[in-house]
Amino acid sequence: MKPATIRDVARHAQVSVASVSRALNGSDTVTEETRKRILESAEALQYVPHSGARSLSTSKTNTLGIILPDLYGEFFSELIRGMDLAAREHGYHLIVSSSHDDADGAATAIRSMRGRVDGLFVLSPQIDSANLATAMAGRLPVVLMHGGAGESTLPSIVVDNNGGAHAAVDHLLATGCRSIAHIAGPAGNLEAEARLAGYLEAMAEAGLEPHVVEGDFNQGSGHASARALMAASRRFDGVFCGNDMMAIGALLAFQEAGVRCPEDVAVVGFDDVPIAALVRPGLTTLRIRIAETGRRALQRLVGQIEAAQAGREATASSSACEVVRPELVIRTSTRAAVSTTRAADGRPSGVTASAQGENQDG
Amino acid sequence: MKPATIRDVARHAQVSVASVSRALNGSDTVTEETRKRILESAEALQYVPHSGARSLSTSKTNTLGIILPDLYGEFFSELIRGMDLAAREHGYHLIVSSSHDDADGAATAIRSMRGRVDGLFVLSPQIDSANLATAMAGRLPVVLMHGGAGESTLPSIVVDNNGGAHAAVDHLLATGCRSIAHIAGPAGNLEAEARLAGYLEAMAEAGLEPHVVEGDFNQGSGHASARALMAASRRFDGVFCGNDMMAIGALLAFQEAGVRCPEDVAVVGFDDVPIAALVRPGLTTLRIRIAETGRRALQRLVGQIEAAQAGREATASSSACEVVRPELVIRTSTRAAVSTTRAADGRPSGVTASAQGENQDG
DNA sequence: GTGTGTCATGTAACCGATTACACGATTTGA
DNA sequence: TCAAATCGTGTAATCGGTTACATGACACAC
Repeated sequence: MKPATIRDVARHAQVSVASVSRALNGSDTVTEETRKRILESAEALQYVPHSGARSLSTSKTNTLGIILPDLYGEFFSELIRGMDLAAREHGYHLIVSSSHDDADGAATAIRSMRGRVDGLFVLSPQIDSANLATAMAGRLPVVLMHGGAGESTLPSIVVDNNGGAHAAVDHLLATGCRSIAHIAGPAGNLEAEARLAGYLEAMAEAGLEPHVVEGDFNQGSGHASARALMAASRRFDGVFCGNDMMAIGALLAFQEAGVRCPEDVAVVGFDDVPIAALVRPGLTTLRIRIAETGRRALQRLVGQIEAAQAGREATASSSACEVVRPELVIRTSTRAAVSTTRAADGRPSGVTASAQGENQDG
Repeated sequence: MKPATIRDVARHAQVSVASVSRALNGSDTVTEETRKRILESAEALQYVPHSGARSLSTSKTNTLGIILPDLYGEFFSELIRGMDLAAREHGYHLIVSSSHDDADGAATAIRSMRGRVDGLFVLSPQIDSANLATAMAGRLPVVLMHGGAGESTLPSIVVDNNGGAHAAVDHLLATGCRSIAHIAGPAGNLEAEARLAGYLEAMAEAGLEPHVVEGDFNQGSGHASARALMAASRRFDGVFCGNDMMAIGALLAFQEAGVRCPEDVAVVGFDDVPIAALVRPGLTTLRIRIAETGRRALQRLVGQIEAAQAGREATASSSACEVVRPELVIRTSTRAAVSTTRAADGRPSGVTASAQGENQDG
């Protein structure tokens, strides 16, 4: 039995298709009485509007696409959560396409979404803007959400990786560290590179010699890099890691080697993944409010779409790059700030002291 | 500038719309030469077929929907990953709708997807089948993926929570535990209830007295429940937790209380979330191959859709319930099997010994 | 040369919604 | 009392594809 169409409903309610359409959508002008009859008929026939037909005549799909890279389990499910909640409020659906580990794959995914979405989120830390522009040539509204997107002229939301790295180094300095090493993320990953750059700048500002070993954002490489640091002749009393997973690997390596944290070496991560609060010592890190960021990104994109509909050109604000500032979460993998600064200037703004026993959804 | 339509392409290539359609889709019968000309025109005009129009005439959307509950960050991103990869192979897109914490919300989400998807995955540990059937009354192909779905007549893929719980208890018994407690998940959650039931059965089979405290699947409740266990007069030498997060909370509580694991108390979790391999001691748990399960679910749904298209009725196999068996992963939160069994019968099938330093994507 | 079969291509109906416009009924104002 | 405005409803064009069927070209056989 084929699904009911708007004509079936019209016949059943003894009205025209126009009235049915009006009754079901915005209530242009339909008598309360006929509307009631139509709704009853629709209910009786279990009528569901055909979204394809609708999008054909309105040239709107009420659907947004998300292009995701391959990595980062927790990060993305949280992001999608935030986006989806906001999307529902605005009457949009979300199409995801995940696991694009290279620019080509992402470009293909973008193409395959053209024609079925009203707008697109692109999270692809590797894709270069030129490539993207090519894939996009259809004037689909887009919001970029990958590191370094600020350089592009497209609207974007980015994490202030550089500033976060600064904050990490500053915190280590404030707690008395003087020889701070950095376990960097993979070369070519824009997020990793921004964090590295922030580290180098902060060290330079402090007049300290930087000390970098490379990792790949995985826990195993954090472990290996920490061992490499210990094996080297150079002393260090603090480590800033490119992300939390590497920091956790480093914590384990120190623990195995009998190096105490934070007494001998203080450790700072980046991202505040749920595990960070659960390991011992609790990992001091930079928190990104992921779901909220997703929500903001969605509102941004919807704003663009509506502007485009209204025929307006992109306004200055809509093409701007919005920055999400990570927030330092102090746990026990770093010491308390040394006494000289503690009394005088208090905590820098945006800093959260986090208890050991905090809960995380399972 | 409006996007090009098939008629624009036809005009540009000096052929009819039918030829364009044929050239772009299955190659019914078009001269190699005209096909080439058409493809060039399409390229030149940056033609993208309007998916709405296509789905209107073919009554296919090439899109599948996923209804997700609110919980379980890592679990779902991994599941979607597996599904998405398989979906791309089959030429489908994925629409997600997350964060449905009650049956009503899920039913609403299902309704809002009708008409825009060819099939649906429903993961909603709380939704009851009657409610679902109501929401579904449109004969949309569905695959259920929540605990207890086996009771329904709809096709489903479920985790063998009961069997997994059995395996956990058996493992604890094999390693010498005799007083095994269970920290249960929230009442009303079908997964939690199946795990509890499996625990109770296994204990009864072993002739042991069960000992249950309730948790809510979060890490904090595992911590609290472990403290409650220690405060009670009753002795215990093993704990099977309803999921990994609660197990990790329990591990911390024991550690804080000076109770050694696994020497004093052995702990087993469920799910094998990435953290499980990273905490110390490494958590023995039941692994679910999430991405692979997602892939299988997708193939299942696509099979159903194709069968429905071909006019066939649901075959016996298509409405069956497929079971995913969790796999015991032994880490250091439990002892090695006691010597009497160790030499003789080796490891039970499906058991994986996991090294401490294993990597996880960050 | 005519009939027939094959094959590439074109014509036009259709999918199911939205919506501009038309229409008739009723109300309103002079 | 009649013109104009208002309002609910209907008619039909339209969106952009797909595809059944028609058409016309050409090859081959008789």
